[in-house]
Amino acid sequence: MNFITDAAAKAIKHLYNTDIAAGDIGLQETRKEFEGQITIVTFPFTKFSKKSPEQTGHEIGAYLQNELKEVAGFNVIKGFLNISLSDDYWVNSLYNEILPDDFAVFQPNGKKVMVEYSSPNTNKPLHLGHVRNNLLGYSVAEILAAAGYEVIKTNLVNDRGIHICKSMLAWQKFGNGETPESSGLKGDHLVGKYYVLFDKAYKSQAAELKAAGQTEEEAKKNAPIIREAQEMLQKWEAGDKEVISLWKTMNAWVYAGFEETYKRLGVNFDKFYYESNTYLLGKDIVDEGLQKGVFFRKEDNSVWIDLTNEGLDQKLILRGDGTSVYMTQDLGTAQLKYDDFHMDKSIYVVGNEQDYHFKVLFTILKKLGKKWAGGLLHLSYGMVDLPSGKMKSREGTVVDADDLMDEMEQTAKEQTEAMGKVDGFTEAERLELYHTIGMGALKYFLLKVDPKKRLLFDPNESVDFQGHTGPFVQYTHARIRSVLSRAAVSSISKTNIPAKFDPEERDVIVTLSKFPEMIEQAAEGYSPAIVANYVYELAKTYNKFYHEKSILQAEDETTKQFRLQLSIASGKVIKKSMALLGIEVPERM
RNA sequence: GGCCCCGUAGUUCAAUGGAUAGAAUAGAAGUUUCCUAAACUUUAGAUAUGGGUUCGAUUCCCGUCGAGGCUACCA
Repeated sequence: MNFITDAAAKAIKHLYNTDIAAGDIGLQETRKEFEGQITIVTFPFTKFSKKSPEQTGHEIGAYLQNELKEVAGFNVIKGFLNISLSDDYWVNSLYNEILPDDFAVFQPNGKKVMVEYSSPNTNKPLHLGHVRNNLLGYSVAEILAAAGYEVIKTNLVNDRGIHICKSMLAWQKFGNGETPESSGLKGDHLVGKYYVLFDKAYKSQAAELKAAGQTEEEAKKNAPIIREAQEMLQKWEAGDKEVISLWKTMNAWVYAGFEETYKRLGVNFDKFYYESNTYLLGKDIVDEGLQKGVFFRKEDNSVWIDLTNEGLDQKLILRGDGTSVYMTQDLGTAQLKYDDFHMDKSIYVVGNEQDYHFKVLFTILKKLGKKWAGGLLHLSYGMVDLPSGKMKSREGTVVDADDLMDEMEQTAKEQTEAMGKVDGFTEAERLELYHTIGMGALKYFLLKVDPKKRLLFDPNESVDFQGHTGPFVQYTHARIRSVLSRAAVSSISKTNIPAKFDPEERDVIVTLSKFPEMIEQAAEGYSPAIVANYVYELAKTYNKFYHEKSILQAEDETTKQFRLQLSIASGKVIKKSMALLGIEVPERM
């Protein structure tokens, strides 16, 4: 649609002798009740046209119609210039944009982007919050790839630290040598079980000490089990053989569990980073910062940066005893990632509770003069809350990812069977279908919401399968497939397509033609929600169209051709956009 | 206290500063001779509040109220 804004800018230059950037001219879809497909709002131009909005619209419209063969006509209502594009234009966009195999895939733009997401802790299984993170990260990576970037998906695994020791210690104490094999539990769930057990034991010990007269703070510090965990962490850092061996064993259990969950979710990674390898990084950056005078040292030898000029606080970079903090490590890891890949952009998919941390991180890197720091972006998303409040792994009040996926598939099974949809299916086909539908419902449910908004999830109300949902879109696609197979057409040749479009169908085609723009827009804003909401609108339009046409004009030859054409186009858009979101589309359901 | 984010139908979500604020669910009433009713049709229902900016504000700015987050020598 750039050609319209370009021409409109020229029109304004020609008519009113005013320079205006084509990008500043807003296009929007014409509302259904008016004639035309594309609308330019002319109110802003009246400042320099010195004419009424209507007259300005007429003048620009006449210019466009005269200059552009694609513009078939226009009408003006108040400050709205509604443009009708020619049938040729729509036919061409069908051939040139939608039917080619590389539909909605942009040429490589030569830029590299890293998307870091998931970033689990190895002391507990994944929960619903991680699911949102994983789906956002994965779909953003796919959207960027479709928009022409070379994408590197990374996962920074938090595999060390006091919380890992807690699970390990509890397993040593209460585990009796339990393994995933002996217990039949998935590895990550087994380890998570001991993390919860630790917390229980810790709480009861702290309560005892408190009853014995200690303050709450003292009790929390002095509980024997937390001391033991701290000792274990020190042993780990010292490379103690026994501790390291236990750590490796339990982490291996967790990784096996994660792999299963990732696979089921349909996400993957190109590169793993482990904090056990990166937690000592960043000290050279501290030296660099001190040398450049960006950081300063306090009397107790700790290192700080003063960001009060940026509206932030003073922030600790290195402890007085020379050990790292979170920030030290992240500074080092950022440098490591850049050295490994030299990417133009790097996106961190991390919850909004860490907004402050990333603001500080990016500011520091810029102050250090890292030229790549400008490409860093925190894709911040809202927490997933339950009606009862925040999820807490320690207290076991979480919606577990594996359980959730089980439930989704179970619901898909029940509803599908109740509708008698799978009578001719083999057992394997059924299972695959339940998985596709269940996961489609879950993914769509999480992705259609603006990432930055907090998301409320009620476990007692199952995720909808009807209405504005993944299964609805999947169903639309399946129905289109069905049309195509009955018509025995797998592709469409130019001669089959009538040159004329009925206005009603044209409305649909207008929508279709916008899809590549949507991808660019989504890539720019890193928002799967844009793609998701769009494809739903499309599916709905198709359904309405299908009902009206099939009932009223089933025998009309022209209409059949339109329908077929529309089916191919919308089936393609739906399939493509679902793929971008990481949602599978079934051939039939 | 300081900083950040968010307040839209009963509920869950939409709306680059543009036309009559859209959907879906839940509610009410209908539609299976049709390429598959996971669908379709009809109906009722919302911008927290007070100012400001402008041709025009859900959107931008300021205040108030409300919810959440951050404000660790945890990660």
